[in-house]
Amino acid sequence: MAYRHTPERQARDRAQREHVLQLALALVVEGGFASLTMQRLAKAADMATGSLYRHFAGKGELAAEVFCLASQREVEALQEVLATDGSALQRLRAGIERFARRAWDSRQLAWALIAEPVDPQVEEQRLRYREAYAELFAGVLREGEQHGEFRVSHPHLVAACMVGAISEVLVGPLSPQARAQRSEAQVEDDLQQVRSTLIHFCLGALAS
Amino acid sequence: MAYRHTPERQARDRAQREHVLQLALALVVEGGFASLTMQRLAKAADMATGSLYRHFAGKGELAAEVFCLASQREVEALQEVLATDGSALQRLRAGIERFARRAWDSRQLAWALIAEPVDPQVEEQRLRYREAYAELFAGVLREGEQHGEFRVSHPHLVAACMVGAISEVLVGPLSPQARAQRSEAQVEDDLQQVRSTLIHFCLGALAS
DNA sequence: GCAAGAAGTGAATCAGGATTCATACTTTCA
DNA sequence: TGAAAGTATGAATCCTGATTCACTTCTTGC
Repeated sequence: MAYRHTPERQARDRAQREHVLQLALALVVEGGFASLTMQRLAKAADMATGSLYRHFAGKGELAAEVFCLASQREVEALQEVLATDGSALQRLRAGIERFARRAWDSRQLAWALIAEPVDPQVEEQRLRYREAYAELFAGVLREGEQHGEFRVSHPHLVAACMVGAISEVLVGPLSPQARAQRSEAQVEDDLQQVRSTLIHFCLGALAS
Repeated sequence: MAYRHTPERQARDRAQREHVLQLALALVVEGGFASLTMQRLAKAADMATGSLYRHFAGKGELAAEVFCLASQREVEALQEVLATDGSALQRLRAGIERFARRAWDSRQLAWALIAEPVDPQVEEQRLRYREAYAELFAGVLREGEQHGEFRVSHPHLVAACMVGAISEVLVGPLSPQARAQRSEAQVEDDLQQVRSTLIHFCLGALAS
């Protein structure tokens, strides 16, 4: 009879897990999933590689959690703008702009979330979250339809189109190669063009 | 004074290389890039793994070539419909339909080309080809604009949006998981919905 | 037919990370 | 304080394929 799981220890454990997760996220923000290795993470957290396994069953689970952590924020940011007052069209517009803006402002992370080659467990989360973004847009599309703002026959598919269009138009400029070639000033210009194109393209079909 | 590179030998070499490439493509068509390994390919080609290296500098180069081989076909198919007579709008419509149809008809391959996690050398080609599809659409967009059919401020970006929308709306249903869950009949229905949604979505903005 | 030079072979090796585990250290509590 | 039980360590091991290379087998041109 010795050493029970005291509340303090449990709390410390949870805190440490959280801490590790944050550090892992920092690595991904910095260099994408490619730079998230167990050794590097352990070093960053100043612990032994083996200790990581007390908190996570394996690399895949860890990476998937990091992905979710980052994506959840994006979902929430999107949710926030989509839930404001205003017509469905206005809100969609604001949503698209927010999405693009956020991606543009943390390009390495956006690229990691949208397009970096990742292992299957992470890819699975990617699909889930793309679905989640689409569902948010779909919700607003349905509302707009109910209020007679426009007609959409398959909100869910239209929403997927939106997510695809947004991602694709961002991926080119976001990719590490592309980023290496353009100046900061050009990049800001690019965003403006991308933004207005996206708005026209995604919402144009609804107007008609 | 012995063993020169006779024309016959060179021809045989080229033929063998071509043959290996086709077998590699077959593996990818069958099970995606994940199932393209040097050992498996060697076995399929009935040769030693080492011999593959006489034709290809390494796995990456080989995989990239396979990707190009498959993608080139798609580009050509798209080019073909986009080059027919008719208004730009009609041709765009036909292009989108062809793209979706082809993807639907060889789902494993389409998924491998569009969304499967692949190594960097292949990812690079992926970007190039997405660019190529976009350029084809952009060409037609410019023609339509010249003929006064519609206005587009950034044909290249709009084209990227189209490619993104098409890919995304296909990726969901194309992914191995999704495919495992739906019947053949459902799948044909899905295609119809996807197709009409894509047409509306991609061309709707142009009409206005 | 034969020697020189290619091409083919495939088991062994390498590479790069994830994962394990014997060992050492901490915490708990009677 | 000390025994019991948990936690931390990190070098060693494993894993999965790609890649190599010493050796064998063909081709060619005389």
